[in-house]
Amino acid sequence: MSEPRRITSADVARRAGVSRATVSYVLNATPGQSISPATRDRVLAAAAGLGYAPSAAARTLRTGRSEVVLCLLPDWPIGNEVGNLLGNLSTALAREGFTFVAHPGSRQDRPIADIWKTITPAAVLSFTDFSDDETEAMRAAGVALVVALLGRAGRHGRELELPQQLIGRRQAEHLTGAGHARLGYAYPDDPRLQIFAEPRLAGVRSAAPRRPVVRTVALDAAQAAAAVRRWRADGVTGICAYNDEVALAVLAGARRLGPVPGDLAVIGVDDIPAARLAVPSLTTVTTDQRTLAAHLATTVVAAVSGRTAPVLPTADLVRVVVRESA
Amino acid sequence: MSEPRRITSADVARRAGVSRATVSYVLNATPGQSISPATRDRVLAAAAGLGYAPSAAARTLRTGRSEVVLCLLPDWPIGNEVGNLLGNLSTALAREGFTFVAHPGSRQDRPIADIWKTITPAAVLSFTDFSDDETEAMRAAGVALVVALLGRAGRHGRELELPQQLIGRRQAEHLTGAGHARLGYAYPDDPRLQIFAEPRLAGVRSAAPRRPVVRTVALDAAQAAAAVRRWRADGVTGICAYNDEVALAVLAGARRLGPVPGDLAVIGVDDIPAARLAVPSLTTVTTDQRTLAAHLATTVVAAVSGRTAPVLPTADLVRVVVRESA
DNA sequence: CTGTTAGCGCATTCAC
DNA sequence: GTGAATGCGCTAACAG
Repeated sequence: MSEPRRITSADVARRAGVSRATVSYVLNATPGQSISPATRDRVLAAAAGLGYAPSAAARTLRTGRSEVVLCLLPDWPIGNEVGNLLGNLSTALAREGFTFVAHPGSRQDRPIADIWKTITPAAVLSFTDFSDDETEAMRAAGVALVVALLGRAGRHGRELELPQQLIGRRQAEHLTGAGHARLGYAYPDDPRLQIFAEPRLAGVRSAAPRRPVVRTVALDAAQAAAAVRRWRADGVTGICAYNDEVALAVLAGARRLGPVPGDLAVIGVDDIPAARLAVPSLTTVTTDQRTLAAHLATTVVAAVSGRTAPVLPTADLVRVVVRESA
Repeated sequence: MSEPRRITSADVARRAGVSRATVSYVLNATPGQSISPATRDRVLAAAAGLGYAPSAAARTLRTGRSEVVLCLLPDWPIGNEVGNLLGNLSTALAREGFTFVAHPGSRQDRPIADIWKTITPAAVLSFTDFSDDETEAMRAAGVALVVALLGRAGRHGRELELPQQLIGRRQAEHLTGAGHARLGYAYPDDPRLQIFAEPRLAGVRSAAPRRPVVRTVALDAAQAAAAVRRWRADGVTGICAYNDEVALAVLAGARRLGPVPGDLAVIGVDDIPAARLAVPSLTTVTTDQRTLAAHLATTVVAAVSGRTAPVLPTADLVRVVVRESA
């Protein structure tokens, strides 16, 4: 039982009766090469017949770049929506010939350099900022595109910033449209979520008639009740919650103070399954992850191939799902 | 502004005044080579001074295998718990020198061969089964370990089977211990979840005094209400739900028929944030993902290096979180 | 013992 | 259309 030797481009060349260079040109459809259709077909047939697949490692070694797009996941638990986005992104990038992989785990575990050095990706995406040194190092190592989807203002990238703002804006618009003049914002307890919370809050601010009253709400009914009590004292009647879980906490808190929905409207984000099962069922906003993912994919592909990126179509990107809570 | 050339082992060799072979031997601590401490230190110092990092691509090309462990994610939305498991797995494998990456996206998008061929992983993990051809192809291509975490009986792997069974067992034990003689099982609506649901249900069966009454429950209060009505007619008083979301649906359904918890006990799985915020708050079971991930990591490392894998410590792996619903 | 030479793994691409 | 160099690290064989 001998090791079944790998099929290389040399095998294809031999079988097609041409040189390895020709094989490479044909299979990569290299522009500026004149190869007769007959030869082309012979090579293609030989490759197909042998089941040839180029060695990714050799190609990466030679070109200095793989066809992999690496996404560094944040160290906080990713929810269903992010998972959904990654799936759509993977599909969209696959159509463009890229392989999408995600690396979970905090940056504390391991310097991120260790990770991209073992992958040699064409592009690296991250939810949070890179340091200047990191960005520089990746660029130097041949990574074509480095994008922080969210992060400090004034930086390149931040492709998720606008959609996140849109989320807050829609929440505020919905409550304002329902007659709530004084809004509150239920900020998440976990500091790691700040990077998502800030743009969402900014969106709420941009659409609220008056400055919303921000309070941190832990995922705990008793603590949430305290926040609700103070909001009521402030004259707040509508709450935009960071996400559905925080919204459920607000509702749980309100319930401790009396019947719900009562006089307090609450709107969440994500439309998790529990949202429609809650009492009252939760009004929330959802993002069209497929469109967003497609845009992200196009942006990556454009950048890697040196073209300019398109503009994100924001119409209908974020939709309100109206239920009982607001 | 010239391209900052990559630092190679030749640079290190030059700086240390030795051959490239020596550099390789020192840096890899190759056994069976005798190199004087002085030379060793010079090489190490040179490598550190230059900030040398070996080219993963070249190493992969030469050895035929990378230090990457690839996990193929299922096409159904991965929840928080799976995300958590992946994070822990990543951390655990990092300690062993492996880089963990996950590939989201359904197998329909793209043959899985495309994926592992571009990564050349040391091991491939998947939640679902591989076909025999796929397994064979990967083996032939040098993937040291191929594991389906769940799947058809009688196959190798299935490292998650036991923990999943344990989940069901604990649920049943809890309800039985509370005096419920007749149990129901709330099966998920999504057929893609079957692969998790089956071992969980098997666990429930193994611990229930009588055969549990299985009913599919969609994430919808009205449909769940119908299921609850029939369970009641069957004399069922305790429901083991596939997960917390299904459990919330059961509670929502029960609420349509009268006050809850009333006479129906419900226990979920996962302890999602919404579980403690629900009314009544949801009793559920959680898995110690850190322990599980550590075991998985050890198994992978053992297999890749040809050692034998340890046994999963099942004591305390799954814990019941007691709240109001059961 | 210490360390070197030389060839390999595989695809890409320049110069002819 | 082709020959040959190139990217980088590993390792068997071998010389002091």
